[in-house]
Amino acid sequence: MDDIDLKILEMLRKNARESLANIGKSVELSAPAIGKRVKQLEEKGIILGYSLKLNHEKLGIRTKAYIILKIHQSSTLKTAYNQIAHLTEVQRCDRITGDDCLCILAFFKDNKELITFLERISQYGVPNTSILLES
Amino acid sequence: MDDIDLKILEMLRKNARESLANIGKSVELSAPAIGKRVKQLEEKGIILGYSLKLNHEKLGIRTKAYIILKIHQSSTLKTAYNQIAHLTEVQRCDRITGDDCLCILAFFKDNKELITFLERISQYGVPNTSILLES
DNA sequence: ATTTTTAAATCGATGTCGTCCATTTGTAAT
DNA sequence: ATTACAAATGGACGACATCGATTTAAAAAT
Repeated sequence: MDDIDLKILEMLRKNARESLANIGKSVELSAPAIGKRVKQLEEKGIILGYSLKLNHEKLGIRTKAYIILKIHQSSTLKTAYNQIAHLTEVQRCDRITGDDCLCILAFFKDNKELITFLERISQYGVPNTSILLES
Repeated sequence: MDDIDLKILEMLRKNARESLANIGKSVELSAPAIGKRVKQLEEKGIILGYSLKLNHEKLGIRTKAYIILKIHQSSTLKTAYNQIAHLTEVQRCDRITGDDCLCILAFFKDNKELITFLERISQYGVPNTSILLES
């Protein structure tokens, strides 16, 4: 990891489909050199993958919510986490300090979907929901 | 927006550097056809860009925190939002329901950086911090 | 100080990829 | 049936990614 690697990451963060040739021009290195560096960044696990920035509203998302889930004594945090983190609506799921809590960020088409979601996760704990108004 | 577009988005979400030719094979369409569809998805603003999934820990991030910022009466939510959302440490910044609050997700190299950040945003409101333990 | 070793870059070659244009196909409307 | 329009195909061409061989450069060892 040197300054050139950082520059590569910065450029790919801005546009993950940027060509290696173009990146090469910016850092004054040949395309194969960039290719090898990127491959190494992947192998080291620094680059985990390449993804999309989407306009969720245009895909029908009308409700986004943070849900703090206070886990029941009867349930374990780990199982709750594993079950919830992979649900399609969930964008982030983090264990946080304080009481045994999960902080869940999830996107929904409508409020009905949100309610269904809340009912589903209620088996693991008590949800406290905040709707996102502006992002 | 049809099923093919959805499939394209799904494939690019998994790997934004996937070649148009490969996507074409999956949906049984030619590469130029995929190229045009992707371009349209960009022009419609559905695809906002292509980005990186990074392992932040391997880049020196040791502290991640959610910070609920209860905005002062003296400060306006809008100015606070605009100032804070663009700080380098900030990953997400959302206005949420309830009191005049911002929910900030931010990453830090160490706790010292977190403290500096909290001091900086204290001019806009009262921060309430939860550290992320597991993601 | 010289040699050896290693990592990393360049160069040239090759196959793949993305994009352009002209043409074709398919669908909906009159 | 004719027209009109949107979208896909196919071929061509320039750009791109990747491979192997070679060169360069810096660090390690003698």
